[in-house]
Order: sequence, then C-alpha cells, then structure tokens
Amino acid sequence: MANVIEKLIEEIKLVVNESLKKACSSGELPEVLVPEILIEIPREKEHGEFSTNVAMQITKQAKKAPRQTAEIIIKNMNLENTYIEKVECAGPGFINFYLNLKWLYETIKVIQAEREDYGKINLGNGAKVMVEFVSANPTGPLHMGNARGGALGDCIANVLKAAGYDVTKEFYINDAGNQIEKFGKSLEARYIQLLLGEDAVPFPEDGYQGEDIKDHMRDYISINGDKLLNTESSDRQKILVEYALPINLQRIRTALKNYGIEFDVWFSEQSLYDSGELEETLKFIKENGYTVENEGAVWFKASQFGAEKDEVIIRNNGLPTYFASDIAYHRNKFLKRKFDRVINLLGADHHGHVARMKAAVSSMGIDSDKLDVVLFQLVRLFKDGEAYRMSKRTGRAVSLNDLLEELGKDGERNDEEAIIYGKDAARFFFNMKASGSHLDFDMSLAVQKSNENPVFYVQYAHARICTIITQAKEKEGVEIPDVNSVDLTKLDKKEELDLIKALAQFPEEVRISAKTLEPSRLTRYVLDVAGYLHSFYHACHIRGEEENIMKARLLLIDSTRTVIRNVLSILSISAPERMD
RNA sequence: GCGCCUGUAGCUCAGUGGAUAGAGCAACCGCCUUCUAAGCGGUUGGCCGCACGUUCGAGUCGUGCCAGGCGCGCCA
Repeated sequence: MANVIEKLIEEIKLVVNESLKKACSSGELPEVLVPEILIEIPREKEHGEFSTNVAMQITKQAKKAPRQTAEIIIKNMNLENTYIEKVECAGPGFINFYLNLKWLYETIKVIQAEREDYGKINLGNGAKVMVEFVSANPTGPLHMGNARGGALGDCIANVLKAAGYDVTKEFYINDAGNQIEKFGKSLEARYIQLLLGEDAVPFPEDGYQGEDIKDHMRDYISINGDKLLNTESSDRQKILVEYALPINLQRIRTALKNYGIEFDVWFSEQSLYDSGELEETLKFIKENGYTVENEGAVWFKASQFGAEKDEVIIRNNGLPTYFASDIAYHRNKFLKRKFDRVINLLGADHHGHVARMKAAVSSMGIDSDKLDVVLFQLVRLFKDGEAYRMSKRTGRAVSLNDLLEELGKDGERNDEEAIIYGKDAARFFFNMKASGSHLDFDMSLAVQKSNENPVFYVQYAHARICTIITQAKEKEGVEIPDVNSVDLTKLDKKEELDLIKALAQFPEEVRISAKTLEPSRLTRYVLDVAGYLHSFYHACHIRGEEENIMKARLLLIDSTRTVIRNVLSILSISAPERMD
C-alpha cells in the first residue's frame, strides 16, 4: 500500500522544516511559529511537481517580503538523498520543487508489485462503516432516484473499502407503516375489481395507480382464484401484501444485481417492531424527557438538539411514524451493531430528514458527526431533447429496468451484453457528476451517439492495451517482463512521463474521493488516464521498437491497464479486453 | 415567510484559499500502407449570477441581494 506521492510530500515537508529550523537558529529568519506546511501539486506543469506557500504564510512573522523568505528557506535546504532535483522561488513567493525522474520509475515498480491492490490506502484504519442506500419503497419498481442513489452509494462504499474501511452495504426495507397499508389497500381494490368489475369498489384516492399492482392481482387470481372475496378486509390485505411484497423485493434484488449492486444486509423495518427495539427506543426517549404531547400526538423535541422544529413520532391514532422507526434503526446501527460511522444516501427532496435524524442520534448520546448524510439531486431524464418521465407500459415513472433496457438495446447485442452495457453506461453517467449537481440524463445521447460516450473512451483504452500486449506476445514473442530486469529510464518521452504521473496520482485520488465521499472524482480521473494512454499510443510505438524500449513500454501499458482496471472495479464498470 | 441545494465557455460539467480558471460536447482545421480512427493534434469560445467584506492572495471563506430546484407538525 505504498503511496508514492504521499511519501514525496512527507519528504518535502521534512526538507522544508529542517531548513526553517536551520535558518532560525542561524538568525537568518526570526523565530517563527511554523504552521502546518502545505505541499500541493501546482496546476501548471512549469511550476514543478510540488510547491509550498509557507514563505507567504509566515510573511508577517518573518518581517520580510515573501520572496526573500523563500530564498532563505531554499538556501538552507539539504537535498542530499532526496528525489528533489531543483528548487525555485516563483511568483509571489511560492517555493517550487522539481523532482528527478526516479520517482516515476519507482511508481511503475510499485504498481507492478501491488497489482490489483495498487490504489488501496489505509485512511480508514479498519473502522466499521455502514453505507445505507437505495432503500427503495418495496411497493413498486426502482426509479431514477434509486438508480442514481444506487450508483453513488455503491461507489462510495467501494471507495471507502479501497481506503481501508470495513464497509457494510445495507438496504433498509420499508416493510412496515403507512405505505404498506396503502399497498395492501391498492392490491385489495384491484383484486376485487378484477373479479367483480371496475365499479365493484372504488380505488383508494392515494393508492398506487401502477399497472404492476393489477399484474400482481391477475397472477394471484390465476393461482389462487377468488377465495379471498369473503375474507375479512384486514386479513385479505395482509395476505395480499404477504404475496406481493416478496415478489417486489425479489425484483428489486434482481434489478440491482443487473446494475452491479449486491448488498451485504437487507434490514427489515418490521423487524424493529417485532424485536421490541422500536418500543425500547421510544421508551428511552420518553424517559429522558425528550418528548412532549400535543394535540393527541407524541412529539420528539428535536429542537432541543439543534433541529428547527419538533417532530411527531406517535400519531394521534397511536401508530408510530416512519421517523420513529428510523430512530430505532439508527440506534440499532450505532449501539447494537456498533458501527463507527454511518453514511446514508438520500434524495435531495428528503433533505428535511437530515437535521431531525442528527438530532435523534444526538439525543441517544451518539456523536452526530458519526452520521453522514449524502444528498443527491434528482435526475431528469431526457430523450431526443425532451423530458421523458413516464413509462407508458406501467404508468409509473421510468424504472431502472426500463433504463438499462433502453441503454442496452442495439440489434447486435444479445440480452446479456445489453444488460452489461446498460449497467456500464448508466453507472458511468451517474458517477460523472458530483452528487450535489442536478443531473440531466439524455438517453438518446447515451444510446445513439454511442461513439461520443465517455464510457467507451475508457473501455477502449483498456481494450487497446490488451490488444497490444497480446500481439507483442504472439507476433514478437515478447511478454511483459519482470520489472527488475528492465531499464525504465528508457521511458523519457513527454507522453510516457505524463502517463506515469497520472498513474502515480491514483492513491491520492482514492484518498480524496473517500474523504469527500465523491466517487465522481474517480470517474473523471480514469477519463484522464485514458486520455494520457491514447496520447501515448499515438506518440509511441511498442511493436517493432528496439527490445529494451519495447519492454519498458510494455511495463508502462501493463501498469496503465492495472490502474484502469482498479478504478473501474471501484466503479463496478466492466473492463472489456476487446471492442470490435 | 423560513430552511437546504445549485448558479463557471453556446450546451453538460470539473476546479481540496494560490500563480495565466479547465475538460467533454458543439463549431472550424489537420492526421488512417504502421500495435483498434470508438483514436490523436490544433483553433475559436469566460463581467466564475451581482455587490460588499475577510486575506499577502477569493471561482473557492463570510454577509446581503438576484435567479432556478427542493422542502417546511401527525407522508415517507
């Protein structure tokens, strides 16, 4: 788990620190309180590999112009046995560090040694973290919000894994409460209407209108007939829910699997009722005086814990709200299952839930900073430039299955290829943009103009590497050599060095993505790497070159292949070996 | 009315308080007898919504406006 860049930054920090000490003790600089030395990677390549602003930060203390301070710091540096080749003062007082190429060759060696582990870091130190995402209402199919939240949540979990956390992916099944009741009433109404005619009973005003409800009941009737007609209504609803809910859940599972997502835990809301945890939780909150009764309902005093207003936890009909079971659920996450950190993904339209959930967590004596809520903006689907909302078939919003099907369809693909393609394209698109940005997804662009699709750009780079490696072996008899038997200094062209620099950046990208919970950063990174690979491909040949060059370049593209694979594996996007 | 999110090139978006603000698409000009042209190279294109403030330094932080999205006691 070597992070070459991190090591270099440490080395430079040390050099700067030593130099400051020396300058202070010799009286060239007054005694200064050195702030945390910040080493950054300049945007402009002419400014070196790394730079620091320390001279400007201590301007006041040093009582000198920043450039003058910078010169003093540079003069006192000891660069022996470091990767630093040259140090310059530039601009308003930056100190720029130029490295010798050794660190790039070191990077190739690290990648060759670590293979599929390259990019893994130990930021998390094995801390137990749960990522709860999708958690779709099981009364119907997955929609676009679930699709974005799913791609995002799954990748956040994967990034955290790569960053050294012990990650659990969890789906919270809302199989209790109001919407299940609504589900039961909708099923019941369709059941009766199908058997006795449309006018036999009115359909509930707020019921689920979708065609899938009718389909469930057609199937049910074809198996079980009309025997529930004389059953008492509440029992009938219960039986119908018990029939349809597992089918819906199974469909959700399958859809998610096709989408590349497999959860470690499927956690039932109903189980919180059954185990008594909900009751225990409510008792705890009440006994600590965190509730108040008003208008026949019981309220949680969320305002006492920083939220804007109080929230109902038990309605005046005596039934707990969703919020009540969510409190019990979080008690379970933190106190029963002892997660160090919990990350919930929520559509931005649920942002009102954040403050009250944090308040509830605080009320149970848990540090609310341990709960992160990632809000993602909703998705607007477009097709041929027009908003595309409803699926005609189901009368519902476009489902994840519809999307994958739509993206994957192409006369030449078989069903299996279509699903994989749809998954790759959808996941790539959903993870190209930061979670907070609104996302317009134009399906016609992802399907018709597939040659402009960025997912191809990356996969093509990977396939290109695979082809070259295969042909080098078959036609030249040269295999990827052992890294220690090759003269890596043969890699000295601009395109080669740029490519290696990009590869060196990978562990750093993982660290930042994990810290900011933004896997979109990795999507853009892998696009970058692919770009450098394509540029290299056009500037440098492999087959037909002199043997030492051929071997060094084979190692370079093999290392590139490793990085592309590792990133795509975090994103759960396939890395095909050929595209034709 | 209050709260959360967003505002950067024609479009879609990057941009961890740093130096001359970037990419893709679109437009235009080049490159296939050479390992995949699903590719490469180049040109054009910016009051970073507006105004103050903090700072050696602001697209980035703070305050106030403006515009869009979302939410606001017994839905989830």
